[in-house]
Amino acid sequence: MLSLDALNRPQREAVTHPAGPLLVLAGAGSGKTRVLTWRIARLLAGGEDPGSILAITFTNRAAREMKERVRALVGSKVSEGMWISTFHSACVRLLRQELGRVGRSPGFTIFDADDQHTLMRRCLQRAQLAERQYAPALVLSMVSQAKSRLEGPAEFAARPGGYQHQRIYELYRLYQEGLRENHALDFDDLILETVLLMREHTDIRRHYQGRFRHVLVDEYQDTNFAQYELVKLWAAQHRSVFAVGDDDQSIYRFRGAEVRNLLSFEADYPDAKVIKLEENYRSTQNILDAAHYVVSQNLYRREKRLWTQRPAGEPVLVLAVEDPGQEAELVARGVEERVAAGVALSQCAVLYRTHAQSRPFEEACVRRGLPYSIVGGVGFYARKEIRDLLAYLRLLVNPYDYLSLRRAAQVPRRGLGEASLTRLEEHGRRNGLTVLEVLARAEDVEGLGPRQVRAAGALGELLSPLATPALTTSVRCLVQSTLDGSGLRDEITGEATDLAEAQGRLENLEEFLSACEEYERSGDGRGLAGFLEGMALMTDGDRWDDKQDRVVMMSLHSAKGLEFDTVFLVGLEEGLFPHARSLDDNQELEEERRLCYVGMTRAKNRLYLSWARERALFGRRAAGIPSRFLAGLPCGPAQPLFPPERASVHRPAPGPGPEVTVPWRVGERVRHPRFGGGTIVAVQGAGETAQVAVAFPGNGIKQLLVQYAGLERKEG
DNA sequence: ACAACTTGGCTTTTT
DNA sequence: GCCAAGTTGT
Repeated sequence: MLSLDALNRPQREAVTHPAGPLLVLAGAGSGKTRVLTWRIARLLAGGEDPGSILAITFTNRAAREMKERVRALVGSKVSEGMWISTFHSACVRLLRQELGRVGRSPGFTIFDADDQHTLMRRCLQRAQLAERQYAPALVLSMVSQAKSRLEGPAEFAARPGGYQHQRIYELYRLYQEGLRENHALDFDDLILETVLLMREHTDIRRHYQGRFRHVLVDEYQDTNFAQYELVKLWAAQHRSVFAVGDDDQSIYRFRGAEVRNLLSFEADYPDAKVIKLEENYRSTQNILDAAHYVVSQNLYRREKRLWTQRPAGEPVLVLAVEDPGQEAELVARGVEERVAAGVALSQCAVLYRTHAQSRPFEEACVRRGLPYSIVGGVGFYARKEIRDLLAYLRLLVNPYDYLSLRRAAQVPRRGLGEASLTRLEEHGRRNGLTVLEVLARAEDVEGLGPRQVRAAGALGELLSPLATPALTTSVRCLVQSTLDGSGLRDEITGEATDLAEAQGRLENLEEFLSACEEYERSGDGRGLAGFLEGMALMTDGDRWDDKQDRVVMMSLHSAKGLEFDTVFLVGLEEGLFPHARSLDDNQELEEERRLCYVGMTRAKNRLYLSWARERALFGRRAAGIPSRFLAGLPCGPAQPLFPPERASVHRPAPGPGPEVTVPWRVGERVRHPRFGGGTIVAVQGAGETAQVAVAFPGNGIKQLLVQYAGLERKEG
C-alpha cells in the first residue's frame, strides 16, 4: 500500500476519505494535483476497477499530467481503463460510443470557433439580418450561454424578451439547423448533447451511473451549469463526487462558469465533507502576501489565507517603465539575470492580460538571442494555410461538411464562386447528398453553367481518390497526397510577394505533417478522424512543449495551473489590467483581480510586476495609469531603473495649459492613512502617478502609488 | 469569377 | 496599428 507520509494532514484526510461527496478547497500551490493523483492511486491500489474511475480536468495538459503521475504511483498496468480527460473529450468519447445505438450518427465533426463564426455569418445572411446590428460574435456568445444553461432554441424562445430576443432565437434555430446539416457539433453541444442523451435514455444513463463509482473533478469553480448537471448525472448512483477547486481562482465567468457550483456544494450534498488545503508548497511568503493582499480586496470570496514554511524570500518588485518597448527590454534583462543565477530559461515566464501585448517581448528576445515560445495568440491551426489544408482533410472525414467544401473549393481558386457554391450547397442539403455526390452530379444542380459543372466535376475527381482510403492509409500519407493533389503548395509559392512569409507558411505545413507522424506514433489508431478530433479539442497550452528550454510567454488565462521560478506579470495599467471592458461591472472587476491573483501565485521565487507610463492603444498613444491592483501592494523598494534625469516625469494638467510637475523628494515626510507617518526613501515619477517607497517606523518599507495611497505631505 | 483597393471596426480571456 | 469585410474594376 502506498505510504501516505509524503502528504500533510488535510491532504491525507482527503486522499483517504471514504467514498462519498467531498469538496477540497485547494488554494494555489497547495498540492491539489497531488491529492487527486494520490486519491486515484489509492483507489487502484485498494483493488478498485480502473474503469470505475472518471477524472475530469479542464485542459488536456492537466489530464496528461494526471495520467502520468498516477502511472508513476501504481504502474501502467493497474491504471489501464480509467477515464482521465477533459469534459469535452469525455463527452466526445461517450457520444461516439452511444449515438449509434440510439439511431443517430456518431460521425460528427467538431466545429471550432472559426467554423462557428462562419456558420453564424451564413445564418445572418439567410435571416436577412445585418451583421452590423447582430455581430456574429455577440450572437454566438448568447447561444453559447444558452447552451451552457442547457437551453435549446425552444427553451431560449420561452424566456421573456422583446424583438431582439426573438431575432436571436431565430438565429439560434438557424445555427442549430446549420450544425445538423453539416453533421457538426460545437463545443457547447458536446456537453449539452451528452446531458440530453443521458437524460433521455434510461439504459445509457444506468450504464454510466453504475460504472462511475468515483467521479473526480478538478477546477470545480470553473464548471458551468451544463457541466455541473453532467457531473451530478454521472455520479447520481454512487454519489462519490470528489470536487477540487478554489473560488479565488475562478476566472472563466465570461464563458459561463459559475463559482456558485463550488460554493453551494454542501447544499447539493448535505452529507459532504469539506477539506481546506492552505499550506502552499510553491511560493515564498512575500509572494503569497502580495497575492493575498490583491485578492483579499474582493468582497465576494470565502476568506482563506495561504501560508508556507518557506522563508520570506526576495521582495516582490514593481517596475515602472516608459513604454512597452522598455518593459520588454527590462524583462529580457531580468531573464538574463535569472539565467546567470542558475535558473532555467523555461522557468521564466512573461504573463500578460491580452495576446496583443506579446510582440515587444518577442522582439526583445530576438534582439538578445533568448530562445522563447509563445503559447496561444494566433494559434497554429488558426493560420490560413493550416485551415485551408484542414478544409480538405475534414471533407474526407465528414462528407457532409459543406462549410469545408466552401473553403476547399476557393483555395486555390478553381472556377467556383460564391453563387455557384451556394447553389451546390442548397441542392446537396435539400436532397441529403454528400459533398462528393453533389460534385459528381453537378449537372443536376439548377442554375449552374456548363463551365461551373465542369469545375465542380474536376474538384470531385480531385477529392474522391483521397476520400476512398481515408480510414486505412496512414495519416501522414493521406495528408501528403492531399497537399500534393490540392495545389495548396503552389498556391503559397505562386502568390508569394514576401519570400520569407511564403517560406514560413510552407514550414507550417511541414510542421503539420510532423504532427501527423507524431500522432501515428502515439498509436491511437483512429486514423485521420482521431487526429482531427484531437486537434479540435486541443488548447494552445496543450500544444506547448515545456521540455524545451525557452522563455515562455502566455496570457494569464493560459498560465493557470502552471508554475515558474520567475514570473514577469506585465502591463499592469488601468484599462489593460483590469481590462477596460470590466471596469463598469464589479463582478467582472473581481474576476480581473482573481486573474491577477492567479498570475502572481504562479511564481515560486521571484515576482515582478510592471506598468508603462505610455502605451500604444488603437494605434494611438495613451498615458498609462498604474493598475489599481498595485495600490498599497506589499513589495520591495522602487527600482532605480532609469537615469536620474528621467526619474521625474511631467504630467499634463487638466485642460489646456502648461504641464505641471509635482515632485516628491527623498527624505520628505509623509502621512499614510493606514501606516501613519513615514519618510520617503526612494522616488520614481512625479505627481499623482509617482511611485514612492516610504519607510514607516514599525511598519517597514512600503512601495506606494501616490495616486491610490492617499499620501499626504507633512510640513517640515 | 476574381483581384485590387478602400473603409471601417475594433479587440479580453478559451474548452 | 492591425485585420477583415465591402466595393470597385477587369
